[in-house]
Amino acid sequence: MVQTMADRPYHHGNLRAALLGEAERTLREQGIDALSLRDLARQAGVSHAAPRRHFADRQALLDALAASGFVRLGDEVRAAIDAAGEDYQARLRAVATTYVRFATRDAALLELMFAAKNAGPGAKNAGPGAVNGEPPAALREASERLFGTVGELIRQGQRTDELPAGDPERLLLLLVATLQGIAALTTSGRVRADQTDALIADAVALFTRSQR
Amino acid sequence: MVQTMADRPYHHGNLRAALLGEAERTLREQGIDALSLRDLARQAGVSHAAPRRHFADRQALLDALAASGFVRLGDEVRAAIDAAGEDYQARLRAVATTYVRFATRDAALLELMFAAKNAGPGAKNAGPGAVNGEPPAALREASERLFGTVGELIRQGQRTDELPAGDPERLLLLLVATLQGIAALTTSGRVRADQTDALIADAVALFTRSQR
DNA sequence: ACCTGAACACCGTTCAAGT
DNA sequence: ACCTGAACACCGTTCAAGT
Repeated sequence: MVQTMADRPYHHGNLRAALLGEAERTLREQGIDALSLRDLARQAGVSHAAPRRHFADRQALLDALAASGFVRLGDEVRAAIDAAGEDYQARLRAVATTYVRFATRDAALLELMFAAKNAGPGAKNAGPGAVNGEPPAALREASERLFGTVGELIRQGQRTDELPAGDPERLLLLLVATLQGIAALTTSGRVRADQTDALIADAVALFTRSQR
Repeated sequence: MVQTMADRPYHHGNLRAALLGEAERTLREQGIDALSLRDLARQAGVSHAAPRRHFADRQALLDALAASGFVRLGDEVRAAIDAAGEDYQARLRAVATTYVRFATRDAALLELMFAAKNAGPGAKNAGPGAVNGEPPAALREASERLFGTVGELIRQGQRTDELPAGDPERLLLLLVATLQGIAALTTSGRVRADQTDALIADAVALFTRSQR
């Protein structure tokens, strides 16, 4: 018998998905500090130990949230590119706008997505078999898909001479860094919402105009 | 009578400074999740309730850490500018390098500095007199000093035509966003340490070359 | 195969009381 | 003016046991 992983109602119905959904909502509405496994279990109507079946620990839940965040952001970015038409600057601006809008709507989630602790060295707990340094696979994959999409747009811009030549990876990192930074400044309140669009336009102009 | 806030040894000696120092070390070595008021009190040899005299709650401690982080980063940036000599690109690169180096050495602290929660709307606790939305004064001040320093460098570059003309505030935000983004990508492991310098050089080139 | 209940070792925060 | 000790209401994590 083949096992499908969706829609197999057992005690709860679909606890994993329910926990993730509720967690994303809590994250958006109340921030990461308000996110507790026990509370999530309570809202789902299960015992506080039940989530353990689906998430090894709190960090695993956070990683799953981050991964699904990358998937969603990637989808939105691809949709924005498609909707932007042929003009290259418009496409670039669409990506930037989508990115920053995501950041303002789901600030805590984006923070989670870019926290992605490498399980830093020097963990102090002397527990047995401390599994350190593992890169969560699903997260990495979802993140790379998004970077791939934007990377493709970069390469397109270089082909048509809208962007400066050079290592596309470096240009990609620089662009993502800029978007990430604008997002961080916006959500930390250092950039007002009504300044964001101007900042995005400046950034896009900087990348494209540096060509002339 | 004027009150000085430093060096007045009481029971502990100088609990506030001791707590901050230990907190900064813990933050750097073990991350924010390992930072607990009770643990700090233990290391300082006082009861778990003693910190309450100096920090209203955990967030107040974090705000103080963030403020002192801005002071230190500001000092380092000013020193780097002074040491960089006359060449404008070199000065800009010095600022960027200092910024990103700070970010890699004190990743958790920088995150704290740019978290600066605005005490988001919709707090759920029904406590009396919920003091929301207050911007921590010392933090804001220290942050603005740093921005002022970099802003001055921007204006200098515009005067000498090394940077594009236009609203210096916007250019400042864009530059800080870029640095902040490079730092975020570096500490999240998406940029390897040996790529950072190239990325900084690219960024500086983008800002200065866009002039030609 | 999935979930419960009790238990353990932690938290932050509060508050009367001490010196 | 600064700190203690007990108390309260939470956590995450573990593990035997249930269905």
